[in-house]
Amino acid sequence: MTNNTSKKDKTSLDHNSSVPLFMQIAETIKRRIVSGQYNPGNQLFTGEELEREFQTSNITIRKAMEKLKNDGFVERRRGLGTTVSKIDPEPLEFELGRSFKKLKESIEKLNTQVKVLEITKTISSKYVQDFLSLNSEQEIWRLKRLRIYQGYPVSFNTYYADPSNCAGITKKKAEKDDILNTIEQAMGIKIYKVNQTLRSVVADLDVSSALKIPFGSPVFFNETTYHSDSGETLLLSQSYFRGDMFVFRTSSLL
Amino acid sequence: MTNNTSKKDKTSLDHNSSVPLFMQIAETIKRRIVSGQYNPGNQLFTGEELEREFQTSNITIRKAMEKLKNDGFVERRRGLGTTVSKIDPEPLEFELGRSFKKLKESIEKLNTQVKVLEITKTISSKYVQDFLSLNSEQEIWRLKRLRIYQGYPVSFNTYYADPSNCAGITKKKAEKDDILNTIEQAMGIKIYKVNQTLRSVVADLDVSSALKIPFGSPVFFNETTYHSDSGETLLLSQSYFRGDMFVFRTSSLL
DNA sequence: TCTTATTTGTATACCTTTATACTTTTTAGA
DNA sequence: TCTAAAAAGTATAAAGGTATACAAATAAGA
Repeated sequence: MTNNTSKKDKTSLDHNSSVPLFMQIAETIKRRIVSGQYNPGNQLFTGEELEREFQTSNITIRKAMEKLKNDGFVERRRGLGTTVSKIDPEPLEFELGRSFKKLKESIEKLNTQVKVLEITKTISSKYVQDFLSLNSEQEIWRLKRLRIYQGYPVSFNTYYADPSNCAGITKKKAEKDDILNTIEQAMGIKIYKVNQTLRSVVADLDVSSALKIPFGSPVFFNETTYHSDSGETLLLSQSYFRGDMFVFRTSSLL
Repeated sequence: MTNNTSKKDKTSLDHNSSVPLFMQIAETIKRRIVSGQYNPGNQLFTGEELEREFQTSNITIRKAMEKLKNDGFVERRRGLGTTVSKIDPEPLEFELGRSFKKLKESIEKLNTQVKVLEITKTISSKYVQDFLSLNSEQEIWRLKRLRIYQGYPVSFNTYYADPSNCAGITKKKAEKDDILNTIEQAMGIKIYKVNQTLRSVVADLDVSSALKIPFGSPVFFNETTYHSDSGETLLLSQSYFRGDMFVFRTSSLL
C-alpha cells in the first residue's frame, strides 16, 4: 500500500511561536495519526518527505519523529523507514447538553465531587465590579470550587456576588452540588434569567495549575450571569472545563 | 494604593512544557492585566515578588517583563518598579446562537466571503469512512472551504460525502453560502436531522496554516453529521473557528 | 549629601533547539 | 556478492532559554 503523504502540499511552520519547531511537527503528525489520516501497519512516510513538506532540516524532523517514537506512535528502522504503530484510544469525555438546564443536569449527573478552594470577601477587579454594578472600594464575595472526577480536577469555577447576602454560605453548604439553590436561599431571591457565553481558550498558569493540566491546553471558558426577574445581576460565575474531557453535543431537526 | 499581588500564593510553572518559562509567565500576567486583576496606573509589582510566586530566577521574570514591556502592557523603571500601562481592547467577536438553525443564521449574517480551497475525490481515513458507512477502498468526495472576514480567514470547513451524487457540485456552486441547499439539490435528498459536537482544541500546523493563526491558538472544533429521515448519514462536516473571534452566547429562563 | 534599602539590569556558564554537512545501515538488483 | 539507492543516524556550530551571582539606578531618611 502506497504512502498517503507523498503528494502532501507544503505546510507552514510557525517560526514566531515559542513552541519548538520539532514539537509543532510532532503534534501535527500525531493529530494526523490519531485522526486516522495515516493507516497503521505498513503505511510509512520518510524523513525527507517531511523535510520537504515542512521545509525544515533533517534534525528537526528527526527530533519530532523521536518524540513520536518515544510516545509509541511510530517505529523507525534505518534504511527501511517509519511505520505508524498505534492509535491512541479516545479520551474520556463528558457530554454536555446545549441548554442551560441540560448543561446543569449533565454536570450534576457526572458522579463528581466538589471541593471548595476558597470562600472570601475581597476587593475585586473592575471587570467583575462592572458586572455586579458595584463601586471600586466595595468588597465582593468570592467562591472558588473545583470539580473532581476519579481524583482528577475536571473543571474550575469562581462565583462572585454582593457580599451582603452571602454571609450564611458556609464551606459545607458550598460543597453541595446545587450551589444555585444554596445561593438563592442565602440571598432570599429567586433567579429568573441566565445569560451564558462559551469560549475556547488555552490554559494560562492560573488555570493550568488549578486543573493540573499542561500550560497551553485547550479549555472551555464559560461565563454565566444570573439575574432576578427585575433584571438585576445577582451572581457572576466563571468556569473552566478541560477541553480534552468535555464535549457539547446537540441534535436538531431541520 | 497598595499592590494587590503581594499576598499571592505560589503558582506552579509547567516545567514539562516546551513553552519557555518566561513565555508562560508573560502570558499569565498579561491575562491578569487584561482581565482587570491589576489596576493600570500606579499599581505595581516587583520582580522579586514574582520570583517568589513562580519560584524561578531573576532572569526568567526579567524576560517575561521585557516581553510585556515590548508588547506595551507595562513600564519598568530601575529602582522604582513596574507599572501597568494599558489594557488591550476587547477583540472582534462573532456571536453565535446555540441551536443549529441559529448557528447557521448567525454565521451567514456575518458578512463574510467563502473561498473554496479544494473539491476532490480521494481515499479518506477510516474515521471518515466509518461516519459515512463506506468501505476502505471507496473514494470519497471532499470539499474544503475557508470563511473570510475583512481579508482574514476566520473559519475552516471540510465536508465529506459519498461521491456518487456530488458530481454536479462545481466550485462556483460551492462558493455560495448556503452549501447545505446546494448539496441537498445535488444529491436529490432532503436533510432531516443534524447532530453536532463542539470541542475546544488548539491549532496544530494544519489548522494554524489554514487560518493563519499562531500554532497553539485556541479554536472551536465543530463536527456535524447530516442525516436523511431514514437515519442514513449523508454528509459529514468538520469546522474550525478561531477561538479569539467566536463566542457562543445563550440566554434562558429558569 | 551620605547611606541604605529597594528594585531593575548585567555577566557568565550551561543546556536545548536548529541548520549544515557527513556517516552508517538496510534493501534490492546486477 | 558487489554496488548503488534509500533511509535513518551523527558531528559540529550558532542561537536562544535559564540559573547563579553580582552591578547600577532610584528614593527616602538621617
